[in-house]
Parts: sequence; structure tokens; C-alpha cells
Amino acid sequence: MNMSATGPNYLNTLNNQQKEAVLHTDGPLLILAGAGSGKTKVLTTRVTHLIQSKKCFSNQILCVTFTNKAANEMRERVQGLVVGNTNSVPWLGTFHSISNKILRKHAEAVGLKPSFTILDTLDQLKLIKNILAAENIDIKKNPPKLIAHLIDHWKNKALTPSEIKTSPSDYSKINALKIYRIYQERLKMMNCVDFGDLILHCVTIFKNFKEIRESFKRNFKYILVDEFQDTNFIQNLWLNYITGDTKNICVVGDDDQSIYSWRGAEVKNILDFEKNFSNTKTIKLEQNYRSTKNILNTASSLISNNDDRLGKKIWSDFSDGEKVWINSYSDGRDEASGTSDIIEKELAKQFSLNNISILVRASFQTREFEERFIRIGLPYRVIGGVKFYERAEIKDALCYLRLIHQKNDDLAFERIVNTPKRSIGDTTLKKIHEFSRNSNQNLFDTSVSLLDGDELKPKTKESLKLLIKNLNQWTKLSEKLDHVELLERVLDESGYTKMLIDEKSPEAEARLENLKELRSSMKNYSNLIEFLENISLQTAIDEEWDGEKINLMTIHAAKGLEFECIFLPGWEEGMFPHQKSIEEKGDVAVQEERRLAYVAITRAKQRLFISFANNRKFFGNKNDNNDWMPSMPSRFIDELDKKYLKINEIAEDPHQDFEFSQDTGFSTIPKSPGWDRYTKTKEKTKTINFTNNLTDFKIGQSVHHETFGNGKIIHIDGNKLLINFKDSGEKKVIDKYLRKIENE
DNA sequence: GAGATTGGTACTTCC
DNA sequence: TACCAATCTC
Ligand SMILES: Nc1ncnc2c1ncn2[C@@H]1O[C@H](COP(=O)(O)OP(=O)(O)OP(=O)(O)O)[C@@H](O)[C@H]1O
Repeated sequence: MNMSATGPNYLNTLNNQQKEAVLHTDGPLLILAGAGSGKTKVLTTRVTHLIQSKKCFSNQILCVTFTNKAANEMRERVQGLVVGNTNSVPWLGTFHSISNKILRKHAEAVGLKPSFTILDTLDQLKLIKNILAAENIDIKKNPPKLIAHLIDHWKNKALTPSEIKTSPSDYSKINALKIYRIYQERLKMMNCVDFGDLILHCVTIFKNFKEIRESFKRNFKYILVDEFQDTNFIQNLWLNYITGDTKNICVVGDDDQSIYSWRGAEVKNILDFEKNFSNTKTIKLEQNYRSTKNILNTASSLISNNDDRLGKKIWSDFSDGEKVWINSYSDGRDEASGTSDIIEKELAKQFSLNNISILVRASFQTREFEERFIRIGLPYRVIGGVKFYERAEIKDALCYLRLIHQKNDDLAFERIVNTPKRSIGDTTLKKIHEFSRNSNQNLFDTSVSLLDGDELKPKTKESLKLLIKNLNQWTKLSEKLDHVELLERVLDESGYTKMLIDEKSPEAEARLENLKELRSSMKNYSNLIEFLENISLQTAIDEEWDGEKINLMTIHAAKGLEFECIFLPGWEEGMFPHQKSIEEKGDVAVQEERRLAYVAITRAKQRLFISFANNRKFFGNKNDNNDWMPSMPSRFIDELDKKYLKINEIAEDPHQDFEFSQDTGFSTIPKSPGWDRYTKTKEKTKTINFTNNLTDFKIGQSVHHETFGNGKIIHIDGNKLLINFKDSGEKKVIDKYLRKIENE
């Protein structure tokens, strides 16, 4: 080992507090620290240290990260320390992935087979809907989403159905509880678990099986937990069960970065940690090594608006750097083009595209940027975004594989039985369901028995027979064929590929592309079982980091990451803070949104750009004259200390590549200074509100335009209106820039 | 009774 | 946009 006077090499780049945190190996340790203070670095170094100093074997370390991405990153950094072992730290992962591993070993303890399938959110919803239908419960009065949420909530609190108390008055809760009970029974029958079950089953096992619990306790000599502020009740319980008597547990967290309360996360876990474990050593890290002073101070000024903070100091040695830019745009499209312009003209020379990220509140917000980047040929990658595995064609393909692997996966059966069309419609399916319930058999076996009777029409029977024959054949094939080839065969022989090819639409083409992508991502797994066992926990196709690309992701997905340049678009009231969260939880929610904003800002090292649009379009962009809403800048922008900001004019000619820019005089729209515009917007919104229905313009209507003044509509072509302006004559304009006035 | 078509609605956030 | 449910058509 390479030693210097101050200790091993890997300690050299740490400051004193960080070193202390790494070297304090034994006993409970709480590391409390602000953004960018090196928490993750300490954690990684700590793992390294434990292995290098031979405190324990690498498989005796339990290291819990928040995302798979974080786990992969840490694994990469620690990789190579353990000679000749590619899986250097086997117990490194998220609560869910580690629980998955534990549960595969001890599935029988909770009445499951080790080959169980992990259901995703869509499967859960489908199952709940099925139960509601079977129980004759009104789906309108008991929305499946709400029930799913309640079940999730209960599981986060470690509550099994029998442990839940309801008051007789709470009708919907009683219904939900009833569903919960049946839901769990159905899961067991299908040998399936949902996300919550992964952890809940583990806890049940730890609780009821002392030997199993003790074996884990003995094995895990050192436990490390990242992002502790975002752990919930059951995760904490889980940790407590397997923390050994030596209490070598180290957690790191930042109360200001708690952004998962909607998943049951409780910041108070941090406070309780010291109570739970006596003799807890607490170390604070206060120096930020990531951001310029301007960025850091901007973040601090924002978060100071929250109450109930633990109150950490955070400081930086870095220079002031550039000011934080606040950009105002007239609409989302301008925001996208303005952003791409800044990247091309301002940043591309200095920074790698890989080091530029656009972080959004909700995943659909990436779309506008994607469209822009495709158009001008800037390469980009979308990170995270659950979307891929939720796509219909991907789910279809996975369900074929699931069913081949496990015949009692009723949800998978139901999904593919008539895709592609096999003349097995609703009525037939209902029949199969009914028989299955009566005979207590799964849908597949029920179908097999129904082939012998005359319950089904000959034609239906014929195609059902073929499907069953095929499925059996594929199951046999799966033993010798590798999983990628298997999928190819299945898609071909089932007629799925043909169905898409015959459709001859661009959408179908895209679906075929997606399936290709699925196949190539399957190659990362060595066989079908490994693929199926892990795929549900993999939220998105792992985007390759090679190549030069701009990153697009949600703020939640950016947790723990850092980039030289960060763009934060869409800072508008209703979007950020999000309307729904305000409605649900009021000020508590605003505070969490503020923490989210804080996380977003503190991802930036050098440059930070925050922007908002004065008009937003909702729900796609097909009907141009529809769904425009004036929007107001986010309250968070107001809360930033102006000292550190540069408030900008509209960065670019907003309509330079707009179809009508040539002949409409759009380029003459005044580019008023951004701030001016921003303050004006507030008044303007009020005025606009009295006529916010901008959709129903009629010929003859008198209108007002900011630049051209008043005029009358003389022709309408979709959203393009020909106006005869009093002062400036005939002009073609887009409806969104007009507001109705009284006819004179 | 199956399949095509239309129409309504959803967009938080993630394991 | 894109999926799902209700409605129409053969
Ligand atoms: N002692 C140090 N000297 C120089 N750079 C450091 C030091 N400690 C950490 N860094 C750097 O600071 C940056 C932030 O570190 P890290 O990601 O570990 O912080 P963090 O506390 O986990 O941040 P966050 O909670 O915001 O995700 C990294 O680029 C890291 O390399």
C-alpha cells in the first residue's frame, strides 16, 4: 500500500473533517453536510478504506445508495480495489435492489418462489382494476390510482392488511383496505411482488425468522447509507433489523435536500438517528467544493426561506464566477431555442456537451428541448425518465417473456392474449377470468382446460390453442436459446412483428426501433432469468456516457450529480412549485419544492441559467390555437438574492426560425429587457385573465396586439389570423399574441 | 362478439 | 402525444 506521512494515498485529497469521517470506522456515525461538501466522496473513500485497511471483507459491507445510477458510479470508483473480483462490493445498491437479492434467497419464508416477478406501477394499477371489477366495486368512486397510493403508503409504514385500523366512517379507506387484502393474495398466487413488497417482505422475514436476521447481522460488519434524509419508515426499520451489535453504521444526509416526502421519506430520521443509536458521533462538513460563490450564494438565499432547517453553514473557497443568469422568454419554444443558442454560442467552446445539463421539474418538459435539438442537430441524451419500459410495445414484449418464464403471471397473460389480435375479445377474457376464479387456477391453466369444453366458440378456441402451443414451445426453447434470440423468435412467431410492419405507420416504425433497443439492452444480462429478475428495478435504459451529448433529466434524477453548466427552465408558478403539490399539501409542499429548487441549483459548478416563459402551451402542440396559458415567473425567482443574478433580456430573436417570421413582422416584436417584461407580466396576467379564452376568434372580432395596436380580424387560417390594424395595415399574426377587445 | 374508431383525459417527482 | 374507455360498425 502506498503510504505517506499523513496516511494512505486515498486520504490525501480530503480535508480534516472528511478524513475524520472516513477514519471513524467503528460505532454509529452521522455525517451532516450541505450540498457539494463531499458526502458521497467521503462514503466512497470510506468503502475504499474499509477494504484497504482490511477492516473487513468487501462482501461484509452493506452500502445503500438512493439510485441505481449512484450505485453504479460508486461501484465503478471502488472497482479494482478488490483484485480479481468484478463484483467487488456485492451488497452495494438501492434498498430495493438489495432487498430483491435478499428476497430471492429467502422467498419461501414469505410463501413465494425465488423466481417471483416484480410488478411495475402499471401492472399494479391493472391488478387493482381487475380486483375492483371482480368485486363489483365502483371504479369511479374508488379510483385505482388512489388505492395504489394508499397501498404504497401503508407499505412504506410497514403495515400489512391485518395491522391497519380503519374507522367505520372512512368508507373509501375501508374499501381500499379490502382491495389491499385481496391484492396481496393475488400477488402471492401469481408469484409476484410490487416495489413496496420487496422491502416489506424483507422486514417480515427479519421479524419472524431470527436465524436469517442474525446471519445478515453477523455478515454486515459495516453499514453505510447515502441520502439518509430521504429514507422512510420501513427502510429505517429494515436497517435497524440488520445493524449488528457493534453498531457500525454510518449515514450521510442533508436536510435541505430532502425531496422524496411523497414516497414517505421523513427528515426526522436524521434527528432520530442520534436517539436511536447512543454514542453517535456527528460530523459536519461545511466546505463546498463544487460551485462558484455566486451559485452557492444564490442557492443559500433561496433555501433560507424555509423553516425548520437544521441550519448548516456552507462556504466556498472558490471565486465568484459568473453571475447566475435569469432569462425570460415569450414561450416554451423560445426558451428551447434561446437555450440552444446559449449552448452553441456561449458554452460549446469552453465546455464539453457532456458537462451541460438541462434539469426539469417534470419529465415531459424535456420534449420541447428534444425537438429543438433534433432540429438543429445538437446531440443529446435523456437520462432516467421511466418512459421506456412503460411503452406499450416494450411491456408487450416483456409480458411475453414473463409468461414464458412463469405461467401463473395472469397480468402478463391478460396483456398479450389478444395482442396481436387473435379474436379473443372482452367476452372471452371475462369467461376465462370467471372460470379461473371458480377453479382457483391461473388464467393460462384455465385456458388449457377450456380448450376441452364447449364454452368457447370454435374459432376462439382454435387461436387460443395455437397461442398455448406456442407459449409451451417457447418455454422449452428458453432452456437452450439465449434470451435475445428467444425474444426475436417470440415476436416473429406470435405475429407481433408482422402486426407492426403491416401497420406501415411512422409510429409502428418507432415501436420496431424501440424493440430493437430493448434487445440490445437485454444483452447486458447473461440469461432470461437474470434479465427478468432485475429489469423492473432498472428504470431506464442505461444511457451510454460516451459521445458528446447534452444531458436532459428531471431534477429528481439529477440528485447527487454535478455538471459544469446547468439550465433550469420552466420556473413558473404552477409548474415549479407544481400546482398539484401545492393543492395537496400547501406550504409544506412549497417548502419541499423549494428544496428541490435548491438541489437543482447546487448541481452547477460554473454556470447556471434559470429561465421562465410568459406563455405556456399545454397538452402537445397539434392544435396551435388551443391550450395557451399566460404564466407567471416562479416565486422562487423572487426569493433569489439579486446580488448574484444577471437578469437578461430575451436572449435571442425569439422567432428566428418561426414559419411566419418573414412576412408577419414578428421580428419586430419589441425585445423589452427581461426584467421589464417580468415585472410587466405580473400586471399583464391580470389583464389577460379576463379573456383567457384565446381560442374562439371570429372574423370581425376587434383585437389588440402589443406592437401593432388595435385592429379587426379579416381572415382566419387555423391559428394564423389576418388582421387589419388601424395604424399598421394588414398583418398576419398568430392568435396567441392577440387579445380580444370590445368591438367598436 | 370482435374490432375499429372516436373521444376524453392525463403531466409531477422514482424504486 | 398517447393511452384507455366508451361507442359505433360489421
Ligand atoms: N476535499 C476535497 N477537495 C477537493 N474537492 C473535493 C473535496 N471533497 C469533495 N470534493 C469535490 O466536490 C464535489 C462534490 O462532492 P460530492 O458529490 O461528494 O458532494 P455531496 O456532498 O455528495 O454533494 P450533494 O449532496 O450535493 O450531492 C465533487 O466534485 C468532489 O470531487
